[in-house]
Amino acid sequence: MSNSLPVLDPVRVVACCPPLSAQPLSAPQAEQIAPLLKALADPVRLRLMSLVASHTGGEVCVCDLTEAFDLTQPTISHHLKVLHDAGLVEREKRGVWVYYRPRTGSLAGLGTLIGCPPA
Amino acid sequence: MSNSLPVLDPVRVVACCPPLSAQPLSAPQAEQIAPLLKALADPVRLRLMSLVASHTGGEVCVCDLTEAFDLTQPTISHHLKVLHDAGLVEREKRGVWVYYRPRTGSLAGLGTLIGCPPA
DNA sequence: CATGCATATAGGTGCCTGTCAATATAGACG
DNA sequence: CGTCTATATTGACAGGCACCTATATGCATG
Repeated sequence: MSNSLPVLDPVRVVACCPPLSAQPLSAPQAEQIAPLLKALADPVRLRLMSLVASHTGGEVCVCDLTEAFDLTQPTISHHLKVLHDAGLVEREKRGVWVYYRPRTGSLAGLGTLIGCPPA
Repeated sequence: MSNSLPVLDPVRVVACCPPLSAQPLSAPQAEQIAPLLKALADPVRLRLMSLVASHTGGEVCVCDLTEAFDLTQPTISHHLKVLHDAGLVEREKRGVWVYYRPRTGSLAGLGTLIGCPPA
């Protein structure tokens, strides 16, 4: 059971759509985008995503992430899996440690879709 | 029971935070922002928000919204309430009809927070 | 090989949520 | 006032989700 099937590529999913306020989203588009937002729509996962995305070096070790929360290790692992299954982060195992990186452009694409301030 | 208590002002909530990838989000910040994403993290509500935000004239009548979905009227009403409680849309009743408008800047703020492509 | 450490998976539990049918509210109009 | 129309509320139910404990996996090292 590979848990790493690339369910959706958020970059591609989002790139196909103009901003929400430009024109009505089609039902199929909404069905593809909503899961990405759902993956972010949890305080813990939002902080995890922010920690991963803002970390200098472009990656974070899981061991550093678990320490940042008052939650059990399996719970953090679960949330990371949700972010990974949504295509928002990449995993790389090196030795005993696992490192997470933001998927390039996934957040930027979502930001553009939701709407950015006038250029 | 007024359902219209301004739970959170998304514009203010989001304006206080730099983009996710700029620095780690604090726990309290994440707790405030996650509900906004949650409100959008449903295919129906995402389309509703897009319909409201993209409509020429700046507002949409509920009667036009219910027709766009294969769902019962109470279900649409429920979803609109969720968007309203999150502070993403405004309501105005005129006669028998109710019109919804996007809250100015709420989507733009969220977009900036999530991350926009490099200027 | 045995032990230890880092991470993931499995399974269970209580709460949240999307949907519907039924009903309420409230404005317009004869 | 009675009726019709537009929208909201209520209550119920099925499915989903966040969290935990317990266990598995997999790498490293003595």
